[in-house]
Amino acid sequence: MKISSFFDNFLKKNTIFLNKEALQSSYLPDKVLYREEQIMEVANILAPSLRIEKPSNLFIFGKTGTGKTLTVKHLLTQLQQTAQKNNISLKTVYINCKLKRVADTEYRLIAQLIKEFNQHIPPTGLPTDEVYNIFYSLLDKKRQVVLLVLDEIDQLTKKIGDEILYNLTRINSELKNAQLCLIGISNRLVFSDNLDPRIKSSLSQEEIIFPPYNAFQIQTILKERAHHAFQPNTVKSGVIEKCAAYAAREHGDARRAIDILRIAGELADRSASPHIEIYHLDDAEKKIEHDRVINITIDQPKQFQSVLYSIILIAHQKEIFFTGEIYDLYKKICQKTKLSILTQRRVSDIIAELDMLGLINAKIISKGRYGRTREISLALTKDITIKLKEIMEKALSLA
DNA sequence: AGGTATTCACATGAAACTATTCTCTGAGTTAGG
DNA sequence: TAACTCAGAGAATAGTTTCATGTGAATACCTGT
Repeated sequence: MKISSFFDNFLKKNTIFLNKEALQSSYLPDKVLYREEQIMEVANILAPSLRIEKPSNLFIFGKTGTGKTLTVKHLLTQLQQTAQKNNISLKTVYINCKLKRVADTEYRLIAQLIKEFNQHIPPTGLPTDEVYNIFYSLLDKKRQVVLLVLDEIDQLTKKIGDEILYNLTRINSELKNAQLCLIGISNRLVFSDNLDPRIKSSLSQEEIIFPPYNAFQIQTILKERAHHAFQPNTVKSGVIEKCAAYAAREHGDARRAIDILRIAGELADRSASPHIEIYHLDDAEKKIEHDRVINITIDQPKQFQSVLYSIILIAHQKEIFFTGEIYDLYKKICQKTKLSILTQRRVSDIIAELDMLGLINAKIISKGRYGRTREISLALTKDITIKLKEIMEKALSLA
C-alpha cells in the first residue's frame, strides 16, 4: 500500500471526535461543575485584589482530579477580565512547580516569574539573590496586586525545602508599591504539617479543601465533556457510567476518568470503530498504565535502568526479594555493561524512587537478627514487564 | 522461663564532591581610522 | 580606538560519594528460680 493513499484514507475516514480538545487535560470548560461552593469561597477571598488590596494568602488542598487547578484557573481568567474591563492593574501568574526544568528549583521558579513579566533570565550563571533583586524591582515598578498561584507546591518543598516560601511571604514587607498574594495548591492534605510554623501561619491564612467527586458527579462531568468532544451517538450507552465507576473507585479522580475516555476514543478511532464500546475502556486503562511506565523509565539515567533491570530479572525467579539481592545482581550487570558501580547508598535511593513511581512495591521490614531491609516486589503486569525488559536490554545494549 | 543485650543489613540524613552547562568580565587581539 | 575573541571565574543543577547515625526484632546471653 502506498503511503500517500494511506494518508488519503486517513483524511477521508470519518472520526468519532468532534473536538478532541475537550478531553485534553489543558482544556478549560466554560463552567466548572459541582464546585460552586469552592468557587465562591475562593472568589470571596481573592476579590479584594480588584481594589488593589492584598487578599489573604490562600491554600487549597484536595486529591488529584478534584478540580483544584481548574477552579483556580477559571477564577484567574475571570478576575483578569474584570480587571481589564475596569482598568485595574492586576496581574495573575500561574506556575506549576512540578514541571521539570521549568519551575522545580528556587532559581528556576523566580526565573519563571520574571519571564511572566516579559524579561529573560538565563538558565544559569547568575547568583540567586541577583535574580531575586530583579524580581523585586520588576514587581515594585508600579502599584499593583500580583496573584501568584503555585500549583503542586508540595513537590517544590519536598525537593528544595521551604525557604523559598519564606522568602516569598516576606517579599511584601519589602515592596513599596506592589502586593504579592500567594495561592498554594497541594495534593497532599498533610502538606502544611511539616512546614516551618512561620511559613505555615502566613501562608495558610485561608484554607480550602476540595472534596473528591462522587460517581454521579463524575458521570455528569464526563457527559458534559463527551458531548463536546465526540460526534453525536458515538458513545455506546453504559460507557460513561463504566468510566465514572472506574474513576470513583480511585477516590473520585475526574482527570483520570477523562483521560481514560479520551484514550478509549482514540483507540476506537484507530480501529475504525464507529462507536466507543465498553471494552475500549479496558484497553484504554491498560494503555495508560503501559504508557506511563514506559515513559517514566525511558528517559531515566542508565544507572536507574540497570537497577530496574536487575529487579525485573530477580522478579522472574521469585515473588519477593530484598535490597541486598538486587545490589548484588546490579553489580554484576554493571560489570557486564561496563557501567561504573554505584554505592549501595545510591541504589537504596533509586529503589525508593522506584517505589514512589509505583513500579515496585517496597516495604521496610526487619528480619530481626538478619537485619533490616526493604521487602520488594514488582508492581507491574506480565506484558508490561516483558516490554520493559526488552526496552532496557536495548538501552543498556545487553544481548 | 524471663529479661536484657547484641547484632545484622540495611535505611536514612547531611555534607561535600564532580561534571556539565551557562553567564559575565576583563585582558589581549585585531582591524579600521 | 572601537570591536572582537577567548580564557577564566563563578553559578546552578543533577547525580553521586563519603561519613555518620538510626533502627526493629530475631537471636545470644545472662539471671535467678
